[in-house]
Amino acid sequence: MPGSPLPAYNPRDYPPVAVTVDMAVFTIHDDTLRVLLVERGEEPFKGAWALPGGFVRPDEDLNAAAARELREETGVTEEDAYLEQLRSYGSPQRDPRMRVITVAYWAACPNLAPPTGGGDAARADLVPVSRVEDLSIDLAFDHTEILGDALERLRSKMEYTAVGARFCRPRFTISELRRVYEAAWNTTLDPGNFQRNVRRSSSFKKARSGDPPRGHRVGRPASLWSIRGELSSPGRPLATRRGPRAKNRG
Amino acid sequence: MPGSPLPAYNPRDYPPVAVTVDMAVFTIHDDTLRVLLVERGEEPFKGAWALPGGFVRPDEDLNAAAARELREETGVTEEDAYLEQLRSYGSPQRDPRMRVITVAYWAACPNLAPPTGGGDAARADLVPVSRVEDLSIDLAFDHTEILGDALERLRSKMEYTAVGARFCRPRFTISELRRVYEAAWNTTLDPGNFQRNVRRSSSFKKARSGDPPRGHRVGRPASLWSIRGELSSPGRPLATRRGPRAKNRG
DNA sequence: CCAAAAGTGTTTCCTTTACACCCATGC
DNA sequence: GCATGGGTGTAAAGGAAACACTTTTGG
Repeated sequence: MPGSPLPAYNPRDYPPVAVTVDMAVFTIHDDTLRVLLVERGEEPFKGAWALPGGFVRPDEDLNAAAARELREETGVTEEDAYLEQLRSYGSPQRDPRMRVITVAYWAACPNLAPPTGGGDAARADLVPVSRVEDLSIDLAFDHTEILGDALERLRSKMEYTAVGARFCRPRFTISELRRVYEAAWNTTLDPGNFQRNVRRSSSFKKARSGDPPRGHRVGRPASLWSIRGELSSPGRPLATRRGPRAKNRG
Repeated sequence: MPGSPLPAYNPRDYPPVAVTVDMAVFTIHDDTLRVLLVERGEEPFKGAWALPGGFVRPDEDLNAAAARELREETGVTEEDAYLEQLRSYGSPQRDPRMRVITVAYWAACPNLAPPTGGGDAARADLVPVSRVEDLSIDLAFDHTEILGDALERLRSKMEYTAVGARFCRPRFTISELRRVYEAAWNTTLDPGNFQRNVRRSSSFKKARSGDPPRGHRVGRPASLWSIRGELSSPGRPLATRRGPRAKNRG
């Protein structure tokens, strides 16, 4: 029973709608999962932290707008990061100035450098996500909700894909990757089991070691690994996500 | 290193953007997973099949627009169906008339009646999804891609949540639910194991049988079940999705 | 030699799978 | 009784978790 014969709704007769892209850029720094936040320079929410974002240009695909936004905010290009659409948020009251519908994205970036306030540019910082999750930081607009959804997606996607490796440099050791998982899930993982799972997984391949692993200090040197193929493919889990695990080793 | 000091981009200086909701409404009829399609009455793609959709009104939340669209197209209200946002699609060329960004939704509806062309209204039909998946039907715009993404989400979500039960009436038997899974995944499942998994799952509860299961003809009468609580919670899998399984029982 | 991290082996436990079998009803 | 679908039992196979143990390096 298809719809009532409604008088044609013409969007040009109504107030304009703006479409923006808001982005949660994640990175791992100091063994801590962090997100890039910018301080708002104008009302509304002047002075509050917000996710970076901007308008979708008339000629741009949504993914292109997100990639441009990522590049503008971090200097990181699309190839160096993982970028994925999350979902859209469009409550009529989410921006008091006009109707804004935002398409949220999230990104996983290898070791971003902390911005260290570039001077006249808007203040930006890499904030530990725990500070937002425990509500000690309140984000502008509905960005707390967006960040929560992005975190859930990131953590769950790490379970069945190789996306965690996008937080590492192109060549990485298995324990570097393990520390990524431990930071993102806030847990500790058995090194032996994790080792085996990475080696068994079809998502990784051993790299012919040329450059030695940077930052190696003591112990047997680790072999280097890289991502094989597309990381969307859902292989075996590298580890299973649980509640924070008690540390049970020295 | 936050962005270049760009000249403020003002969306009001540019051609308008329209935001629509397009929806894949799934149901199961004749033990076949089907999707509601409407025939386009005007250019572009006049005469082609398309997903139902419409503009988001100025005062509407995205979810509200999707719920309204569902009600207009099927008469089904939000409580009787499962409705979830999929993601947004916004290629600049996806509609030749103007820039249209669409927020895609999908819905799981209990036994919809086939529309049987209501006369003057636009033609609509419940089409087996296999007809789109094997490309014997080509959808308008990018709706083939949207439907593919929606199918992937539906099938994967059925694995860990109780969403499959939303294809059944409020009270259902375990084998009715099993036939839903078999239709959606195009496979056969072991009745005994499926039985056990439903009973073990915390997502279902046995209903005090009042009304006998409709359509029962022969064999031991089945008990009736209903959904317990929110079905987003990811419990044990009711079955694991594999490729089409060989029928191995009479 | 010792410390430390990389990497392997092994045991235990739990889940899944296949399938045999019993139960309750209509005819 | 017997056909039919509902529902339970169970043994074998597979995978995950815990942890002991070996390997390879620097000092």
